[in-house]
Amino acid sequence: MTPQPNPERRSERARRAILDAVFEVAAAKGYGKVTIEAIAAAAGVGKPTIYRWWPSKGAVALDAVNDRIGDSMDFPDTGDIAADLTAQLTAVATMLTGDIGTIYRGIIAEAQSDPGLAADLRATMLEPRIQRCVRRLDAAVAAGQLRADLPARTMVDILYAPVYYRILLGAGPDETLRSPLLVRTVLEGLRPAAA
Amino acid sequence: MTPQPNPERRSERARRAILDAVFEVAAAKGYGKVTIEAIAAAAGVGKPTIYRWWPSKGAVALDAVNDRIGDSMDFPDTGDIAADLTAQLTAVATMLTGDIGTIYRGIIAEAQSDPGLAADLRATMLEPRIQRCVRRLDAAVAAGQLRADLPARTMVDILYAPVYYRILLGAGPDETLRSPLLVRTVLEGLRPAAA
Amino acid sequence: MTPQPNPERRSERARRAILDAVFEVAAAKGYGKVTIEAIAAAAGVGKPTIYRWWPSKGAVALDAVNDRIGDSMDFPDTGDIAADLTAQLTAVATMLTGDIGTIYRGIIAEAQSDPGLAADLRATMLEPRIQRCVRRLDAAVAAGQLRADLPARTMVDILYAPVYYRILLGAGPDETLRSPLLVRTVLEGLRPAAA
Amino acid sequence: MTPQPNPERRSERARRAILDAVFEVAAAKGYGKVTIEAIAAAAGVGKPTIYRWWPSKGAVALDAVNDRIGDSMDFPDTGDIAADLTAQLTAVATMLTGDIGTIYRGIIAEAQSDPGLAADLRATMLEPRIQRCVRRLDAAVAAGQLRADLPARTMVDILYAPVYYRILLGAGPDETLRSPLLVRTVLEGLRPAAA
DNA sequence: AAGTAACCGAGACGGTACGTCTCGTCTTGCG
DNA sequence: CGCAAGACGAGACGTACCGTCTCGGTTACTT
Repeated sequence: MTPQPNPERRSERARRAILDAVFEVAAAKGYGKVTIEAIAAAAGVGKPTIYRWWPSKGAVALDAVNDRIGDSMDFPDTGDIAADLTAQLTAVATMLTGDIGTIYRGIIAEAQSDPGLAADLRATMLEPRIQRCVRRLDAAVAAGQLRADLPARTMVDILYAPVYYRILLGAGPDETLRSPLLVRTVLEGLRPAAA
Repeated sequence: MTPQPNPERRSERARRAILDAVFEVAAAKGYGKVTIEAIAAAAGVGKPTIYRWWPSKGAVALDAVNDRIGDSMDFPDTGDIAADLTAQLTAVATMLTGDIGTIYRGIIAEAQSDPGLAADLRATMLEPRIQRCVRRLDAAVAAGQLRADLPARTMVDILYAPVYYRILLGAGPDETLRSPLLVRTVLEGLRPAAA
Repeated sequence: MTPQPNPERRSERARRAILDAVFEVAAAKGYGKVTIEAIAAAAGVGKPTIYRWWPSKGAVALDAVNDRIGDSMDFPDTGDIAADLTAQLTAVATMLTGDIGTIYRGIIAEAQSDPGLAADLRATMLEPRIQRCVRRLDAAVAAGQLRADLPARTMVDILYAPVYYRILLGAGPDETLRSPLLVRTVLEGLRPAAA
Repeated sequence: MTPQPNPERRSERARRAILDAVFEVAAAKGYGKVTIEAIAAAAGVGKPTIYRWWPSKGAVALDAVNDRIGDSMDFPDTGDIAADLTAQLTAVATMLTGDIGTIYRGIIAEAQSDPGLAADLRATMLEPRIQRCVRRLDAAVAAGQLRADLPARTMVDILYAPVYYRILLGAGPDETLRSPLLVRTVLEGLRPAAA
């Protein structure tokens, strides 16, 4: 994140091996066993190589998750805001229920006592996706599908919050399937006043 | 939580000192420095005394928070569901911004990789409060203030999720002050169809 | 050497296992592979247990050697100073050629850059044996077998120095067998002026 | 020592800088801080350049010491063997008490667990000086100043051993000043039988 | 009232992972 | 191709806590 060493000389091989090892170890032993030592061992890499480029385990995991997700979570725009949101939120909920979710929850947990990681989490993971959602919502507002008297960011919060709430505090995956109902309900509060 | 030793012989003095020490250490050094050793040292207690009565640091912290909150977070019922919810959610958000919140976030973090703690968290912290909220919402439904075609628990989720979302992922405390707006907006989606 | 923790609660089992492990590892892999980690692993002991009672690897090794030697290197007194010195020096040279010697040389090497260890080495290993030798030489001086105008400590230096010289810088064990000749020669310079 | 690369293309500038850097680092931080990395940094040289031409830190240090000493420690021959030996041994003891001695002791220490370095040490440092001393002693024997029934090498051992003994195991530099007394005493044992 | 059981404080123990240090090798331009 | 520079795989360092395990000592029931 804040590399003092020369990034041009960085070994791509090592970087890949480290990011992949995060998933390998998490899948094999659970996120609780994801330690810097375990990552280094699984990646066939020395510990200093990890510490050279990342400040903490959470930062590595965050990069690993970002790398794995890539641009795959792009926002759909079919013109139907309800359908698009349902699709997107379902996709997010599904992702957070699998391997990625296990690691992602660990990152959020670690960020509770690591302000730097929390900032990185918001900057690299949340903010870009929030921005894309904001753009989609703005389009919907312009199309008269959503009320205009509410900041788009607030709408995003209301929409995404239940997904995180259930991932972090919920009992099990079955509940996350109610996303469509949630979206529909929340949208009722977001529809234009005239509707 | 599952004490083999005889609870009748338990030292109340030690229990109090331990629960208080959680806050003392968290306030002095941050939750990251709250370790069993630090708690024992601050409480003037041996480590086995802690392990005798609690299975993990998170369990101690959870008891400490529950002990500190007590019944102070009871749900108001003025007849005006919007006012009651706003009051309650603001109270929760305020609490989660102070010392208690620091520890509470740590407990949630720890629960991500400790299913037992997660269960305790839900059973002793969330569920009772959800139940009280559900009762209040049921009354509001009966009074025709809220739509009846949605399970009360789902409404609770939608209402509380943004608070947790901001506490766990938000940028800062200022944002949490928007709770009233959130409640109003969400309630729009929860009003009776006829309204 | 300077134990902060309470020595009364010390585990004799662990102490024994650690001292024995030094020899075990040194015999199996050579003194170069004697690390704190290797000692801990071979002794079935945690690293902190070693660091709790010893300040460095060399200090552990010194204790191990002292423990192994015990009082076995006592000085003989048959009345014949030449025979006694030859016997003693041969015994020392023999000991320093075996397992103990391997470790002992390592300790001396480590002491070159660790003044504390050097002091311990002199205080626990060299000085007591020098004192015993001094006492024997004083008796020989009193018996008129050695010149009286030379401090006994200087005689000790002259007698022992070649043994260490060969152990630390010599080519091989065969040379150390010349001790009797050395003693005889050196003694020529130590005989009473009248002789 | 065993250079695979072409010695003709070797950079004399780098060689000089490396040998000087050994003393520079040792003087500034002590021999304990003399690492290959520190030498390379102080010399403004890449680590591989050192590894290309020397097998270990000790080998570099040995070359540095040999380079520094040069031929300055030549053996005097005034005809008076006692005076010559005293002069020479005092010179050696003095040298081993200064900067060179610090490094030299480190080399001896390292040689305890590095047979190759030990061999180099003997071949390049000890043996030539022993040979010169042997020649001087042989001359003294021929002149009837020393007994003839003892190999000159053994005499060398007896004479030099105390110096090394004190450097490597002694308490402090003050003791090394007694060299003249030592030499005189030892010589008593080396004088011709007829004397 | 004495005996005894169990909790208490204290802290040493066998471990795991930490983050750092140095090693000796490998890789990459520059001259 | 030797060089300066420095990233790399490896692994030991000394530290922090973990959770377990003795230890006396001090209550607080039992008989």
